[in-house]
Amino acid sequence: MTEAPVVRFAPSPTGFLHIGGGRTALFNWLYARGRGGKMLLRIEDTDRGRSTDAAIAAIIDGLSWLGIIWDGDIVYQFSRAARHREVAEQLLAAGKAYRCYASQQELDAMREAARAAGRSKLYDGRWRDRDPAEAPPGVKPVIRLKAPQDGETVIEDQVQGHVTWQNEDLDDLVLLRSDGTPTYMLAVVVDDHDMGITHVIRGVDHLTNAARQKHIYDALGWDVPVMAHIPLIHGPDGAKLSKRHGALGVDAYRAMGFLPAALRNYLVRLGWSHGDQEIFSDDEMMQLFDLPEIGRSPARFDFAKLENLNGHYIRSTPDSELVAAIVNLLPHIAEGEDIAAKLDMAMQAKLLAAMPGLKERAKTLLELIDGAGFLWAERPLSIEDKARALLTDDARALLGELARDLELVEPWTAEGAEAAVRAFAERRGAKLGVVAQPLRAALTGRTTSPGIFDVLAVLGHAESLARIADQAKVEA
RNA sequence: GCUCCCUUCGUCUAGCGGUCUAGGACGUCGCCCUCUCACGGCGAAAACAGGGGUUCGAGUCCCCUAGGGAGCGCCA
Repeated sequence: MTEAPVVRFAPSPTGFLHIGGGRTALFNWLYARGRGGKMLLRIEDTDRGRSTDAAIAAIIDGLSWLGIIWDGDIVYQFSRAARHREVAEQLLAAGKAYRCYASQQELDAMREAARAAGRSKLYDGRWRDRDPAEAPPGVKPVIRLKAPQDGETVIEDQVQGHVTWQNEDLDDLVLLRSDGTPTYMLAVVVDDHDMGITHVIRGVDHLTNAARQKHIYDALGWDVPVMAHIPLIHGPDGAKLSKRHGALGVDAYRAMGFLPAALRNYLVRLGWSHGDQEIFSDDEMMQLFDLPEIGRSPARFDFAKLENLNGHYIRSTPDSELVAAIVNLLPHIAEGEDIAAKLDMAMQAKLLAAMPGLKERAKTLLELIDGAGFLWAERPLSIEDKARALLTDDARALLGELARDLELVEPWTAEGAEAAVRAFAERRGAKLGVVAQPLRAALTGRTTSPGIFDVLAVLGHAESLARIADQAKVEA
C-alpha cells in the first residue's frame, strides 16, 4: 500500500483567510485525516512588501475557527530563502539555469512588441545561450531555468485528468530575483520537496504553474508530488467571488452567525459529492472524501443553502453549546458588547431555558440572538408597528383580564399558563390566536417569536404579569 | 491575442452507453400541522447550451460552435 499522505495548505499572508482558501484547506485536511496522513501549514511570505503579521494572525484565527488543525510547526517560507538560493545556485552550476541580464524595461518592451504582433508574451530566452561577458555593466541578473524548448509537459492531475502543454508555450521562468530572493515558483518546489509533501491540493489558478514547476522538479531530478487542482468558487452571479459579493473572508461568515460545522459541510459539497448525501459529519467527510470525485467546473456560492444547512446544524446542536457559541460570537458582532453586558450568569440560564423554542426557528446565531431579545429587552417595550397594530383597545382589555387569570396559575409552568390562556379564550368565545397574538406582542415586542407558552415559562410569573400589565398601560 | 480547463432544474449536484418518461438537496409555489414565525409532513413547477458525428442505442464517447473560467510578472 501507499504511504500516508503529507499535504500542505500554503496561503500567502496578504489579507484575511479567503473563503476559497478555507475550502482548499478543508480539502487538504480531509484528505490527510481520512488516510492517517498529515496536513502542514506553510505561510508563503516571500513577498516582503505585502506580507503582514496581522494577515498571518488572521489566517491562523480563521483556520482555528473553522476547526481545521494542522500538524507540526508552521513553516515560514521566507525563513528558508538561503536554501532556495542554494538550490538555484546548484541548478546554475549544473548548467540547468542561467543568468539573464534583461532589464525590466527591456522585458516590458519585448512583451509589448509581442502583444502588438499578436504573439504570446512569453520570455524569448534572449540570454539563454548568450555569453555573460556581454552583460551590460551595472545590471544585476536574475537566474532563469533552462526549460525544455520542445516536446510536451504532462500533468497527471487527480481532478483535471491528463493536462498537456506544448513546451514551446512555456518559457524560462525566473528562479532567483536580481536581489537574490527566490521567486514563488522556486520556493514552492523546494519547500514541497523538503517538507516531504506527497500531494499538492490547491486551486486551479495554479494549474499552469504545475507545468512550470514540473520543469523545476525535472531539472532537480526530484519526483513530482501527486497534483490535484480544484475548481474555484464563484459568486452567485457566476463571476469570480469578490468584495461586492459581500463575504470573502471566513471571519465574515463567523460574524454572520454561521457554525463552523455547517460551513465545513457546505464547503465540502461545493465541487464534491457522495451520491445524494447532503449532511456529513467530520468523520464521514474524512472517510468518504476523495480527489477523483471532485468536479471540474466552478461552483457558485449559494447563501440560501448555507443558511438552510446552518439551521439544520443549529437545531442539532445541544442547547448549552449554542449558548457558548453565542457568548463566543459576541466579540465579533456589532451589538455584541451591549448584549455581553446583559448576559450575566442568570441571563445565560434564561437563554439556555429558552433555547429549545428559539433554535427551532433560527438559521443563524444572529437570528438566535435576535429571537432571544425579549429576554433582556428594556421595559416598556418599544414594539414594532406590526405588534402595535395588534394592541387594539379590545386586545388591551383582553390582556387586562388575562393577566388576572394568569395570576391564579399555580404552579407557574408553561403547561399551566397554556391551560389558563386556552380556558380564557374559550370563555370569551375567541380563537386561541386572537388572545395569543396580543399576548405575544406584549411580552416580546414582536409578532414572530417562539411559542408564547415557552416565553411565559421562561420569563417567570411575576415578570410576565408585570410586562403584560406594563405594556397594556403604556399602549393605552 | 496565446495556452489550459469547464458547460445536467434558478443554485449545489447524482448520472461513469441501455435500469433516464433524468434522481436528491436548497430556493420557489400549493396543501397539512399550528398560538405567530419556524420546524416537520405531503405534493407541484423546474435541467441534459447548440450543431454534427460514432453506435443497434448518447446526458454519458469524438469533433465544431457558442458561453464561462483560469493562466500568460524579478505576485503568490
